[in-house]
Amino acid sequence: MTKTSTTAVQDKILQTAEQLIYQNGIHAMGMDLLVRTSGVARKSIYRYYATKDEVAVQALSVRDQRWMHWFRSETDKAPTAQARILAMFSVLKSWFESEGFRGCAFINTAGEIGDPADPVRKLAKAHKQKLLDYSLELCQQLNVEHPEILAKQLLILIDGAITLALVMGDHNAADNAQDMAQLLLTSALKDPSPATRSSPD
Amino acid sequence: MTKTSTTAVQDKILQTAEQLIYQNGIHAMGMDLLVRTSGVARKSIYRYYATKDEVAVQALSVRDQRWMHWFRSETDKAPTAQARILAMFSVLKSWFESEGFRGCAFINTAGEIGDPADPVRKLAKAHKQKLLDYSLELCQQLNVEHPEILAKQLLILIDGAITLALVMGDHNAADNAQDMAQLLLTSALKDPSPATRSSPD
DNA sequence: GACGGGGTAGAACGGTCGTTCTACCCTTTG
DNA sequence: CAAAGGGTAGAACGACCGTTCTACCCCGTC
Repeated sequence: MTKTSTTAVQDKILQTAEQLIYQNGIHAMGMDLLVRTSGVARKSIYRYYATKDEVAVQALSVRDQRWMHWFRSETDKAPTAQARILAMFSVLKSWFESEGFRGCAFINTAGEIGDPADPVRKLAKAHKQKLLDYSLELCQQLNVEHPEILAKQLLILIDGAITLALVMGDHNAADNAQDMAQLLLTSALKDPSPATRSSPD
Repeated sequence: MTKTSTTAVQDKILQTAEQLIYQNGIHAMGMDLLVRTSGVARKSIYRYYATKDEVAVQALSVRDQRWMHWFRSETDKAPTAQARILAMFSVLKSWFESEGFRGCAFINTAGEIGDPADPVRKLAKAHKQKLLDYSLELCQQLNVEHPEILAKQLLILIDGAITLALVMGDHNAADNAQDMAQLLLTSALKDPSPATRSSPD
């Protein structure tokens, strides 16, 4: 959709930028470091991107698409909607345990950038919205009364687990979140009117 | 405990630094800006703190203590342990709606600083541990089988709600988290062996 | 009343930042 | 063969970074 065709040099730039940003944050990605790490000349970078912030936005955009595709394709391996909802947390756990895990790049940048109107902040919000949409997509396949509420609750569990995995280094947070998801499901599927308030937004 | 007596000038430095860090992140707090905003002379800052990082650590330490005290005292207003657990999320919601809310300063810095051995990262971990301890303290007053598991699940709900409030600007996430907490409580109090796995750590 | 400590104001250092520029190299193509 | 475009290497710019330094002020205390 937004996927514009990129040359090999652009790929190298964005790939390196993404890694640098993910490991140490946006501020830590200096142009000097990007040049040295990517092996791409300064002038080539500025040929495609007018400014450093533009590089950052594009790099994070690439990550957004790649991560979402990975997450969906992994969880979609489960047979049923209910199984997929629970599978999300198994997938998260394997992510937590993967090498170089540094939390969610978008939560991180949201913490780093104060201005909510910053392009990078908007990207972060859009990323979480995609995740919420996917969660809702799964919930709507279930016979529950308020799929939107359930979807948002699952997103809270996801982000809570990610945060604990980053800050405390607790990979098992994925299991604890999965248990809560299971409880949510049994409650919502059994009970015709569960103990969740319907907010009028 | 760790509370060392501070002069009025030190208070001014740390208070200003804390605010600058909270609003725009650690990297955005320049010494120049700190001098200009606090009204304290450069030399006075370096009299008490050897380096900028030391200022940051001290400022965040102050915030840690102040926030924890505020959170505890607010939730402790509720009469029973169960009510206090639920009250945590009402307190969170009032925080989300307060002016200048910028998420959890410690989650933010954990996202900003890559090195887990950095003093500021250790502070973030310690902060969440305090919150977990408090949660456990409340859970232990309940007649549940695995208070540690419940406590950690509550922490996931707390951090998930904070993250959604920051990234999506969704203050109602506190309500959704509270509903889940209620469900956890009724499940844990009713059921002698709930659907939570006991991890052997 | 001299002294010293804690304070302010601000210049100055070396380093790094994002950005621009010059100079050269290859490869394609008319 | 000449021209042009995409690439590399790296110097250079002004701005800002954290840090140090000088110079002066104020105010208690021997």
